[in-house]
Amino acid sequence: MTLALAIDDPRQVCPPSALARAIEKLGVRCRFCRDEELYGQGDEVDLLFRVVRGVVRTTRVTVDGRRQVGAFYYAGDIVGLETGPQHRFSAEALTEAEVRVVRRAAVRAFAGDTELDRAVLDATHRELERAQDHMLMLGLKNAREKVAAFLVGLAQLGAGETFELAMSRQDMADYLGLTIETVSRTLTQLQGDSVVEFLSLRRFQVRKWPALEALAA
Amino acid sequence: MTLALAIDDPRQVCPPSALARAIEKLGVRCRFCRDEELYGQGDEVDLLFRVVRGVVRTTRVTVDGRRQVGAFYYAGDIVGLETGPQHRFSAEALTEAEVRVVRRAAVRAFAGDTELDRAVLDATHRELERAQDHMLMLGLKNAREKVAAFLVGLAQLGAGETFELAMSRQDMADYLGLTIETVSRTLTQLQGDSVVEFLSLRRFQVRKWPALEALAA
DNA sequence: CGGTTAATTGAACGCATTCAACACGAGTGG
DNA sequence: CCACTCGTGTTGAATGCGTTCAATTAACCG
Repeated sequence: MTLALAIDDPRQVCPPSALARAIEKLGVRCRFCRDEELYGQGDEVDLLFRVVRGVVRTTRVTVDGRRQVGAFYYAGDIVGLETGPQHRFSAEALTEAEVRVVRRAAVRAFAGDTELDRAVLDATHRELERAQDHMLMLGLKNAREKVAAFLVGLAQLGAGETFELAMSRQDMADYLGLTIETVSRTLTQLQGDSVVEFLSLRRFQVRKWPALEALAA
Repeated sequence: MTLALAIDDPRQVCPPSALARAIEKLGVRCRFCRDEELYGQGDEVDLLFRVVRGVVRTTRVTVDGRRQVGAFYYAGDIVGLETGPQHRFSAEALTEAEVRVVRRAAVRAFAGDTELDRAVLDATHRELERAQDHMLMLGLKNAREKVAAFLVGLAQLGAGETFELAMSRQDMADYLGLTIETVSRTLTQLQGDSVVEFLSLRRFQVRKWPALEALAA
């Protein structure tokens, strides 16, 4: 069963949780195309998703148009764990994506199932940890450090020599709390210092791991 | 019973949760003096706290000395809900404070108690929401907006005409992702625009609510 | 191929930081 | 009662990082 999980979770961070299994069992397979919304901010909280293939991002836009990307979700990740009656972020497919969808009510029907409750709590805890890390990044790091940390994060998701950027520069910028120009400049700068090398716009490899990780710290 | 809660929770946001009641029943009353640690970052996660009186802050410091304040906790709030085997933030009493402490194991002994599980999940969700709001603030707002939002938050905690700043300028700065000088300058600026007025260093009142809330948005 | 969007680069600006000096208040002791 | 000190907060001037606005280049797709 760890094998089955490893297939759709390249990072293998998530143990085969009861929640994942419940979604697998109760949920429906569903496909979203690029930029399609899983749910919008303000929507009633009703569904729970598990990414099977592709990437999902959560975003929040303010009245005056500023946008913050909350997180990126990859195969195996759970999306839609927000609290409250309505979503505070929206979720969109970054790439074409395949997900498992389940109604919260269906999960709730298993309330009392200690293992499942525990799994939901664990998933929520992971989400909290994610938000806290993001918070630290936004509060403490400068542009170089933000971008470096982001690349390290991407590299940890992937395997092999080269790594993929599933998201646009704009998504990166909105995630990091920078402008697209600053992201771009920082990337060329890192490349100029031979810390990383871009093989194409969306694919890179790391030339100097120690330097990159020192920056990301 | 709502009355009993209202007494030690000025905001009255928390319903009388099963978790709060469990801590009340199982926990020991405990006093901390100013700047004393409830727990340190890296400490084993073992205890759960509920603030009875005073204010608690969580902080994280990086190897190179940068500090981020995670949140401020007031009467009625639960502290120590982090996941993982060890704390990623430390918690200190901001003022002299009184808290209820309970071992996590004691709470866990009630696993299966659906109501309690639910309450822990709710509290964790609130914590997540807090972190997400903080994230948005750090990523999207400029100095004026950050400070304004912070003052609005403080005002919502209090009642009456004047509100108290329990924390130092440094704490504010580290919470907002600014320097102490910028916080100070912004406060004088807001005062110059007659948006707020400081009666003393740690006490203020709002002169123009619409202006303040427009900034905080 | 053009046509369109995404990304990079350049130059000028501005906000927040940095470093330094000064003000204020509380506590202490002459 | 005043002088002194120490911690905390405010103010000033200069710097710099990231933004803004504009122009250019590169990638993508019919």
